Amino acid sequence: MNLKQLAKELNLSISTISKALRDSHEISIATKQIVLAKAKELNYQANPFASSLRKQRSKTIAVLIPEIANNFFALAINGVEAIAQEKGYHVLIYLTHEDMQKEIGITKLLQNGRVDGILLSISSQTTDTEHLEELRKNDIPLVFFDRVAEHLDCPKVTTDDYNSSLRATEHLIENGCNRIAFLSISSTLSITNKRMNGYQDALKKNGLKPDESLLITCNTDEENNRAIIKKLLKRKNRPDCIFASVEKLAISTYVVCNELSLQIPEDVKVISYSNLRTAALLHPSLTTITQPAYEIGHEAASILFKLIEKKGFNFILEKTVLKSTLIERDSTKGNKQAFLV
Amino acid sequence: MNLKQLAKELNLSISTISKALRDSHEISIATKQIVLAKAKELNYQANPFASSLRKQRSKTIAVLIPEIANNFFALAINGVEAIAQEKGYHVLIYLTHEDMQKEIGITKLLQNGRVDGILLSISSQTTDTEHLEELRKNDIPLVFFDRVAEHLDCPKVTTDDYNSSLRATEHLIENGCNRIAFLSISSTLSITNKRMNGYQDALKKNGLKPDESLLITCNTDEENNRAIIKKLLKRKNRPDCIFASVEKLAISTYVVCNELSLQIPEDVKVISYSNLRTAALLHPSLTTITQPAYEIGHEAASILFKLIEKKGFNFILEKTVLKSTLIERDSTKGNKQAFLV
DNA sequence: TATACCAGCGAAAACGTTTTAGTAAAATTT
DNA sequence: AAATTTTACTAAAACGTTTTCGCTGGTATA
Repeated sequence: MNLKQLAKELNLSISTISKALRDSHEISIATKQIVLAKAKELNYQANPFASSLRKQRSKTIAVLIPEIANNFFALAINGVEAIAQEKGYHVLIYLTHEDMQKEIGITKLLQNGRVDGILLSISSQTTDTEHLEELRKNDIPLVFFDRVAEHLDCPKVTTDDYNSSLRATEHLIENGCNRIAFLSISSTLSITNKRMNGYQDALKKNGLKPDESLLITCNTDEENNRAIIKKLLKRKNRPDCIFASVEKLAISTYVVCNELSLQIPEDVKVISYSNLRTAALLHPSLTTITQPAYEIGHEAASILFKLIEKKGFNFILEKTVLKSTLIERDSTKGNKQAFLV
Repeated sequence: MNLKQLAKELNLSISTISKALRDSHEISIATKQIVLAKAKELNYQANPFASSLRKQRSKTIAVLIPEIANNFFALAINGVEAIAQEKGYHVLIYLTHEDMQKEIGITKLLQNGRVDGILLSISSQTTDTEHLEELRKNDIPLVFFDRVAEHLDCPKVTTDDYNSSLRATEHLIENGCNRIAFLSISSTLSITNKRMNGYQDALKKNGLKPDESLLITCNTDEENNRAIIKKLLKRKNRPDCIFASVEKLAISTYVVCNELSLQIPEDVKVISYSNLRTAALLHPSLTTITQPAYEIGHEAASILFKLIEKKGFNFILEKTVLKSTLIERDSTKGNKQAFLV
């Protein structure tokens, strides 16, 4: 069923049908009603490719993320979807699997107008941002969320990584930690840097001197990460706390502690950025810095749609910063409190 | 950059360029090389809408699922994405939020050729499948995964719900349970029925008589579910075990047990279908029936692409059944074993 | 009464591809 | 050498919209 057939049915021209369907003032109300009725009856739906081709708009956005089996990103997508649905937009998902080459490949794919805009969270292995600048050059609306490319002038939606990390570290210090190891999955990621800065400044502020050997860079291979963490926890003067800058490293830490029969929080405390729904049910319950993941996705998508709708006004350079919340649980309980339990 | 411009650059016709780019035998090798080189130089990419319009193919599939912040579905998407990427296909994600009306709306949206095929896991609130039959009528390749519409003749990829549930229930009985409550999120879902049948048959097989009052239907409202579970666990002769047919109900059960200070597994045991990565780290560790979620997505997508590629051969009615694995952990430890610990 | 205007519709171009149906020239066959 | 086929290319139609422009008959304006 297309316009031509509808036109024939109704003895009207294609253009009249088209205009009637989009409620043009050029068409009489009577005609519009007839057309609408027939279109409904015959279950007419405009061909999206013809429309997109003609209008140079896809009504589609892309979400480009490192992985999807990840509570944070899944929740973020949820936020994106909510607003996309509201706007009648479609959502394409692309996964980089933390691989820069894949990220490059996908961004190349998206240069041809398939999407009206892109939401992007950078892969941990991405060291070079030429492919992202190319998107900017081609005037494809682009909004970063969570993991951003600092120097690119695109809107960015993040959380208060520095502050939340500083606050979290102070929480650890308050609970008696003075050898806190900081775990990250990449040394180049924006979130790694900001969180590490917060951590380091908290140490300084509290008279603790940062120890380079406690800054541990893991990667995407879980087995390898567990080995790294195990080595860390087997050091003769092992850290008294592990600050995991991403959730999966906290999980690995728990597993390793189990293997080494280390008690959390007595032998080593653990804190993590995390959106784990089961954080409170872990053994012991995990103290988390929880990002408003849904809201991040929602906000990023809102900004993207602003960019899309006011194309040309690409100078929106908002940096939106949402607040994470520190949820104190047993994994960081100080010794004093622990004895009371 | 489009064919017309490329053609002008090279003093060739549009059709020559088009054919050269798709390696047609009608074009000489020399010309092809020139065209390829120029296309690369000028960073030419075919307009996907023009292509789709002309070829009546979108190179896109849709994944329609109840929710995304759900380990099972996130992993399944991962599997889908792997093969889609391999085939050069794009993946649209749509969420029904367990709402039949949304599901209907989305399926209507997908009738207009936007996608070449659909992967679908039915919403728990879906009672009527007319909208799905409509997809079939319009010859849109459709593959169900996990939550299927039993009576529709589409390929279906599921797990051995009946058997795994039977096996799990026997595991519970072996560990001393004889009043096992069965929790579901919907009474109409295919997985609910099959899992419940497995559960019931295991009871009968072992001389336990099924108790209707232990079949609990929850819904999508977590707060409400906790209330239901709390009421269940406060009964004067409360069940000695909770069999959660989906992950989120197990989590709610854990929360409620905490609130009621019920010890798992001593006071009540818990088992659940789940893809929780932290199942082993919970307090106590959760016995799970774990579905091969990634493989389900991967397999469903493979079948979908078979359908797409051999359009017309829509009589592929494969029912693929993958095996879940029972992972015994502490939450179902029998009293005997518990004493040994 | 002549002029301007407007409401309501249709014709046709345009979006960028793919593909069918050619067409010359070259190569091959008879 | 004539007839046929093959090679390498082009012109143009088609996919289904949207949108610009033009047309007609009628109404308002001067």
